[in-house]
Amino acid sequence: MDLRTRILEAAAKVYADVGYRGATTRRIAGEAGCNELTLFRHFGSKATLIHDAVACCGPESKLIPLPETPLEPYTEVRTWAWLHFTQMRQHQAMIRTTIGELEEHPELVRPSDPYALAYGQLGDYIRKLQAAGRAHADVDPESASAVLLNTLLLNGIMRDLMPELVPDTPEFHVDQFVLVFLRGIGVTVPPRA
Amino acid sequence: MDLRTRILEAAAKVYADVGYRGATTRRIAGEAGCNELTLFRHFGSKATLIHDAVACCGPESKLIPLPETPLEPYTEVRTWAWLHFTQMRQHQAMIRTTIGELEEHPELVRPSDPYALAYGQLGDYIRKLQAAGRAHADVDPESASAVLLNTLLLNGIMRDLMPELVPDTPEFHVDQFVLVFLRGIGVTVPPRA
DNA sequence: AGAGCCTGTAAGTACCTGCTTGCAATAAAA
DNA sequence: TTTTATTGCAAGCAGGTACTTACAGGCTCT
Repeated sequence: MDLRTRILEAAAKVYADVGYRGATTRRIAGEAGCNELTLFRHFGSKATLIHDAVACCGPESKLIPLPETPLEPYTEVRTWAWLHFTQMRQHQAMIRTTIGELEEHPELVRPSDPYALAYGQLGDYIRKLQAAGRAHADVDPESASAVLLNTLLLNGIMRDLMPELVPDTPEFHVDQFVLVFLRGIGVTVPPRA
Repeated sequence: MDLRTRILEAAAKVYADVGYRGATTRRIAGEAGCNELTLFRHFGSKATLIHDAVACCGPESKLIPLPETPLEPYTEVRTWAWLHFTQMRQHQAMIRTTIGELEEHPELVRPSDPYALAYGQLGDYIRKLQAAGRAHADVDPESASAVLLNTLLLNGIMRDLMPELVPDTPEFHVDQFVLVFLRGIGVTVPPRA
């Protein structure tokens, strides 16, 4: 693999593990298996290195599609939520670190982050359900969207670190979250056992 | 005020602002308005100082009461959620930092943290609603509890830092969250405008 | 007035931090 | 073959880190 991208991935991993201050140039060089000096030759400073690293190795901004016109809300939202949840868990360390450093390093969060898009995406979907008379008209689509996405995100980034607080399987939890969410906005979901 | 508690509060504030590594003893001493040496005379090391600081200046573990027997779920859950939300916002900086440092410093999170208790508390409340036939029996109380609390927590700790993502007022959001949550578990809530 | 305690000042330890300089080795491009 | 670009190695810089030692002043209690 290209040395430059190897450095970027190493920087992203170390940053995700120990944060901006903990990600020393020596440690990143060790993780990348190269000389510390090479970092500065490629990126000039630690700041631009880490900036580039989280920009290119963070959660992908590839949009997860949600149907244009809702047909079967339960299965549609469920698979969409599951894909998001999986992506959140894959980047959980970086998400946690970024939350912790958001106040000091707000520039590390890109305005086009996939989560910002996802909120609007689900909000639009809810609006279409309301227009079709399949969801209560008195719920705010953005707020309801936050209910599902906040629940998924926090569960996804905390479950591995606090297993006693999050005992059940990811599949079960996502199922339950989607169930409560859909009923919450007025979509009738077939009852189960 | 007692110098010792002044130091503890200063340490908690600096830690909440810049994290464990950023909270240098010099900076804490400056914030407390005392000599750096005094920190070591009182606490011996930076580690025990910060540990004591977050233990005594973190979110209070005073339980916010939720009625033993549910009578008016909407108003009861709403005021309970609002009190929790207010507490979360008050400690938002420390919560964010702790999330970011949880992997490196898991000892900073006490098992008796108020949030751990809140999850169980709301779970029990839901169980009682189910037993009384006022909530769907097929939703898992713990999962549903997480839906409301995760939503509140993430909204509370992010709204001030990403105002473009969280445009509405806290009151409106909490209202909407409780509305969606209660309908989600099967509690009928009077419709509004 | 004297004893004990708490605090501040000054200086210094050993180590880590981002970053730089000088020079040699290698390998592809001309 | 010569040139050029990329990398590694060794050493070092100035500043910050947690933490220590030694000494002096002020406070309360007896």
